[in-house]
Amino acid sequence: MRADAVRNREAVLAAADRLFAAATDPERISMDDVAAAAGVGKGTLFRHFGDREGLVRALHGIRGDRLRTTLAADRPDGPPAERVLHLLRELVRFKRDNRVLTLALENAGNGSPYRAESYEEWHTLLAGLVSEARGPEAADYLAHALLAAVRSDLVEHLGDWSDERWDAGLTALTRSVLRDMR
Amino acid sequence: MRADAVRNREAVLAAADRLFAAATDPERISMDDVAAAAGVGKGTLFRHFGDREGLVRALHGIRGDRLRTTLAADRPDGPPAERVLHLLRELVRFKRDNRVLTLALENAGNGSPYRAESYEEWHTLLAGLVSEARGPEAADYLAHALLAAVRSDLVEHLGDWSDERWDAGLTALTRSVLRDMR
DNA sequence: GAGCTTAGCGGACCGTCGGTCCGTTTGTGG
DNA sequence: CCACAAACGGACCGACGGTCCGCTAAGCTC
Repeated sequence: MRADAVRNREAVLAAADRLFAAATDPERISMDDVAAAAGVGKGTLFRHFGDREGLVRALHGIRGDRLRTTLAADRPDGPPAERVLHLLRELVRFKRDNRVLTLALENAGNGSPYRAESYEEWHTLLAGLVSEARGPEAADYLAHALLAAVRSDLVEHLGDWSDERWDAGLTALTRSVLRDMR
Repeated sequence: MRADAVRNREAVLAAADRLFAAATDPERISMDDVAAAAGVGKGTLFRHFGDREGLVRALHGIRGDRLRTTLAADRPDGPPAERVLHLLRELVRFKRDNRVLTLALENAGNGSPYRAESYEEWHTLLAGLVSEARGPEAADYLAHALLAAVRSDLVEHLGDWSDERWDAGLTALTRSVLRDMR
């Protein structure tokens, strides 16, 4: 990979990250804006990331790594319910901290949330925990339901909820769903 | 209201309904398409419905009325859990029957699912039932979570699930969440 | 039924956006 | 240092949502 290519790629990511962090509405950030902010031509932008979604995915991937790191760092070893609750809490925190970016990712249209690489990952993890807690029956769907309960636009809709309120909600949901009822 | 205005409004709704019913991707239906299919000028289209979202909302409203009627017709009088399950089942059925239209409504961007008039309605109803079943604590959030579990793009994502599989999932979720744990 | 008023019409037009194309520049291996 | 390909960048394109305004005809008045 040529040196300038690397440099430009980095510049684009940095600029885009800055723009998404500062914006209030993902749709207000055009690809031209990103290119301009990165001091790069539009062609370069599209050659590196394919299309808008590609760029957003790349950004999300980077931020997501930090989340995964955080999560790996202090993973609670308690019962499944505790681990699920912990994960959901972190997901909500992540989506609040990266509002515009996650909105851009999950609202790109055409079932976009489900096309993110990370979705599969969280879903598998959750399904396992659910299964561990209450048996395999419907664990798959319940994992989807849990993830749906922390979707970025719901987080957005409940914008001004305090941490406590979120916590109460997530706790109630998790405990309910993960309670063994076999 | 002038006669031709009424006629045109009707023509647009009919044409749009037809188009949405036939399409596989909401984004492939442009406002020009709708106007052309209705045999009407674009200006007329926008004067009647304001913008794209207005049109989709109008359509959804009409279809939604049928759903409400269905729901009012055979409402089960059992315990809250049964009533919630019934509602969720019907919502899923509705979203499968009106795939493209509900996708258009819920994917219009900017938290669109939460801006539909009907959302508030279902949420209030569910929150009441949840509260009745397990007390007011977090009932609000749990109702949101239940609705998130039947969001149109999740339904879409799980596209080929059989009725039985959906039923198992919804049953598990509903029973879990509505179980009194006070 | 004629005439007048105005609600309603329609389609040319506009700005924006995602994405492409291609002539030009620039990094790099030999 | 040269040659050549890789990378660049911005003019360009087609599509789309939405607006504007000159024209049409609906419907009221007398």
